[in-house]
Amino acid sequence: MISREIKNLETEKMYKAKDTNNTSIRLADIARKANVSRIAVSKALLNTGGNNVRISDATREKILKIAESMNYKPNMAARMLAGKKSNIIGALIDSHAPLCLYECLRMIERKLAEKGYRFMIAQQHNDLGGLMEYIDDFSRYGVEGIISFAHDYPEFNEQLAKVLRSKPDILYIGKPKLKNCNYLEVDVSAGIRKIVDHLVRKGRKRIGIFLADKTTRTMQLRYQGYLEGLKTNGVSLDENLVVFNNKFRHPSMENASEIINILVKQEKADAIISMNDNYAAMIINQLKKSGYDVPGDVAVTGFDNMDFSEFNSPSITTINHCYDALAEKAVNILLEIIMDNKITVNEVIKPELIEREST
Amino acid sequence: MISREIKNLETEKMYKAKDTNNTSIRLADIARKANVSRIAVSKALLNTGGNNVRISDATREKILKIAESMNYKPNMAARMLAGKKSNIIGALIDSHAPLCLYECLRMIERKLAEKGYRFMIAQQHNDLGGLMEYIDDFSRYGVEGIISFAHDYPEFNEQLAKVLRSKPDILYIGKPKLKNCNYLEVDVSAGIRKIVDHLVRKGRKRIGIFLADKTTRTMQLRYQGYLEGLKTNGVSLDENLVVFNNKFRHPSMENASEIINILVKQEKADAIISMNDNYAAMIINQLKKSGYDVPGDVAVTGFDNMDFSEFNSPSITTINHCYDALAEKAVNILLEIIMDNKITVNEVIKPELIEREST
DNA sequence: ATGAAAGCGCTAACAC
DNA sequence: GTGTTAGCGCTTTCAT
Repeated sequence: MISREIKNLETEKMYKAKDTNNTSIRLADIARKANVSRIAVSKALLNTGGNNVRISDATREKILKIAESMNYKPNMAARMLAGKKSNIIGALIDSHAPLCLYECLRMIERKLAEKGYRFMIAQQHNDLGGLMEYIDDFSRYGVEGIISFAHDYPEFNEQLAKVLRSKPDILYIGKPKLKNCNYLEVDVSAGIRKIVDHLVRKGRKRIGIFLADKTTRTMQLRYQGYLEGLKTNGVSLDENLVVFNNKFRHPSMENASEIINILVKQEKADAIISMNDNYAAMIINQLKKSGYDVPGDVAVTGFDNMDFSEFNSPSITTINHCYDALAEKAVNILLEIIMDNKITVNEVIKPELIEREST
Repeated sequence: MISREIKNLETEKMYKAKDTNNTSIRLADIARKANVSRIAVSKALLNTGGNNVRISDATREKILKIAESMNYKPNMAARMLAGKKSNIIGALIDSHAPLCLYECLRMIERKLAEKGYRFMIAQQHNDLGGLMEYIDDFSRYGVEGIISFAHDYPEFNEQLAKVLRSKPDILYIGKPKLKNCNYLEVDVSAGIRKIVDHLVRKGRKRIGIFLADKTTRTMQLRYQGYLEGLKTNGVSLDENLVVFNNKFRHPSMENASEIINILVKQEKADAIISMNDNYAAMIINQLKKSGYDVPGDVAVTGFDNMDFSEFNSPSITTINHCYDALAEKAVNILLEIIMDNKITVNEVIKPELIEREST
């Protein structure tokens, strides 16, 4: 009796809703048109409803056809609210990151799309509060997992632990200052070692390097790779060939000149290891303007393998990040973590040396 | 009587739910803890509930404090389901687009974030079906508006109209083959005119141009700008100085050589208008290798103002897209459209010439 | 100023 | 096989 009343009420309201709400087709609309229950439609379209809900092939056919004709689009908010997955993955990016990082993001989006996920991005710069807010925000939207590219700041230490315990799961790209988390890292150190090996092989005796600071991990890894590279090649460290300066973080012609002054003019370096391809190109051009031959007098290496590095003159010897491999692994690992959140994954990708004319 | 029963049932279930569902704090949890109704909480936190819902300052204070302490994060799915905005904006990008486009996307994300919106991206390439599927998908997720960068294909003609009538609203970047839609466009034509003006001013007599095809809009605009530029400068068109070839779509050294062979060696061009900075850099370097002086023998211009264009040697005269202006306008316009969907906006951004050494 | 009740669109458990 | 019912977390209208 009660149920009957409620049902009538419901039906009435449904019709009313249909009239006012001119936007989208609902499951119930299809059910009504197909003259079946909503569960049947749900089952036919999305195979939900548990195992004891079955429908005949004929019914399924009919429902599918009608849904198609009505251009039915399930409402994700409703599905999520009813406990289903959102199929959204989020990315946190440093808004000052070099553009080449977006090459990686683009690939990540592609991989995710293949697996039926949507991709949400958020950017910030050196702001732990902001980072945590974004993570909260992602969680509000039901984001299932996060790929972070925005945590390599000296200031981000164990406070990050607060972030760690949060849902959704996070895969950090580049090891964060944090115990017991999932991360995937490009072995920057190995990249620099390969460069040192290569330069030594080419007969360079005074290999210089410049770095922005000792506090961010990517810089530390470069320095470490440099030291290890020298060591395995039996070259002793000359500290004058290592220049640290925070302002080098942002490439500029002035910086390039300063680096040349110190390393080449003053310290007589015959090779310069640049922290990225932009710097390499600038240094090469400044050297040429100052009458040096590259690689005759000074060899120069880059890092990132940007588009232009291939057609610079001379073309630039550099390290390829293997972003496609990174993207593929990142997506696979993150999805694994989401499925079975007990696992902890720490993986490393070896980048490769690309030999070109600048060495 | 009935309502009483239902209420008891509800309360019981709520507690049960709280025990099983260990994930997130709900509005009701705060209400219970603060010993107020859910509406009061809703009002305090989000100022919802209409005008006839009021709470005392003391109550508000108390609620806010408790929400804070419990780290309450409203569930967007529930809010959306209850009819609120999603605050999500989507972008459609061509997965083969040059990386510099992501510079623009990054800015768009920043602007959107400032206004409290989240950003979802989807990529595809030359696939109208795919494009429409993404739009449907965005709509499933409650995306409020879409910025499209992925519609400039010769194949995408009036079929796009099907897309037009869809919700969410779409702002096209670059005029689509579609009547009566919202678009924002960089005036590529004006950019090329500025280049022609500049080259003529520099005394160039035989200005060559190469283009990929006559069917995509960006190419048509370039060609149009070239013709207009010649006309206003009183230079008559020599069709041999215009080279169309579909394969030029993807920059390569071979293409650069071919272009030099045709335009410089064969047609004796003293200036080459490249379709982007990548090509310009390649052509400059190939010219130098073949013994030409740039800009002495041949001037070369680019388009896009990439990072490296400034420190190439010679640095590259190019056109700056003004992506920041584009991003700002795109966001403002889209949000306007969302608010009042009756408006139709067609705006154009004038790019600027950047004079450097290559001319 | 607060409470009660219904509903957003969908899923799931259970009864028939 | 199909129908019934309750509930996800939130908002809103109406009543008090």
